[in-house]
Amino acid sequence: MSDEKNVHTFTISQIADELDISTRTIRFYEEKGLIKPGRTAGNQRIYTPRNKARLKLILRGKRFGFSLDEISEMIGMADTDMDELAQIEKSLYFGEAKLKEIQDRKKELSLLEQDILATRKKLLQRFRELKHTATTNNKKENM
Amino acid sequence: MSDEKNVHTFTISQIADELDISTRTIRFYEEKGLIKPGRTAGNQRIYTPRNKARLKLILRGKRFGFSLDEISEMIGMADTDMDELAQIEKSLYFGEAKLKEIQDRKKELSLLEQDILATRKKLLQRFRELKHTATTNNKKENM
DNA sequence: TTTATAATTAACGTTTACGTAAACTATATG
DNA sequence: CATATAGTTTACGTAAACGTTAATTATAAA
Repeated sequence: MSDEKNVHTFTISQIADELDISTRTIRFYEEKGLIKPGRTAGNQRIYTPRNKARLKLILRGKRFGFSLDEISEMIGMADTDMDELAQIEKSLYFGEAKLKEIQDRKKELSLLEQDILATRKKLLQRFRELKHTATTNNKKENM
Repeated sequence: MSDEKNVHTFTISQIADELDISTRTIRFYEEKGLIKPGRTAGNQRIYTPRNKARLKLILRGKRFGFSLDEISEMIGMADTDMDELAQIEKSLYFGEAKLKEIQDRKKELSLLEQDILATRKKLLQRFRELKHTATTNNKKENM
């Protein structure tokens, strides 16, 4: 009994189902160098939990409007040569920048929230005006 | 002296400069029904501060990955017939949904932040390892 | 009033992020 | 082992969100 890859792995469709994306999407991310799953003897992709976590991270970035290019800068290209100092320094540098962006987005998120609340307030105001008019008219009609 | 439109207005390129977008983008948003500026006698677009504010709102939504279609649902189509109860109710309904989304995004934003911080930690770890190795090697070489 | 800028419409082009179909191979199952 | 099911590559298709001419008209400046 060798302990070779004892971690349970997943097929592409298992991942797709779980993350609610298409297999095409997963392969597309691989094409772009964002993930790098292993292969079976028969050349089929196998995903480790680590691969899955990375995909989740990518999807999280997407939900914030980051482009795939930005995301790859953010989390680093597929673990190809993550071992050179220069590469690491670059990633660190980018990470800092992205952290700042996230701070900004947090602020903007609040602004957006305020905008929506303000809009809602106006709408409710208008809504009541209209209802009042309608009520008034109804009363007239009922007299 | 009539008080006709005493508010200072802007040309399309003034708006473009100020909001740092292209005139094409502004016209495109108009095509999609998101804004509805006035026109001069010579058929050129004129933007009121209100129009400008609306554009800012659109851009804010964009920064959060909302599509233009979603944004138009969010802030209501160009003030054409914003006066029917049904329309207002729909907008209110959407507003609530979007507020919830914003709550979710706030949470995810923190998660993304944590991910980046975790990545940074690992990178720094690896960084130090490499530097140590380099130092060790140098010491050997210098002996 | 001429002329340099700026704006308008129309239409085709481009990038991103996948969708979809075809032709083929691997794997699972009765 | 036959065959249904799942996975692979290749390649063309597509929607969204503008970019980029081009041809024409307005407006501002000298």
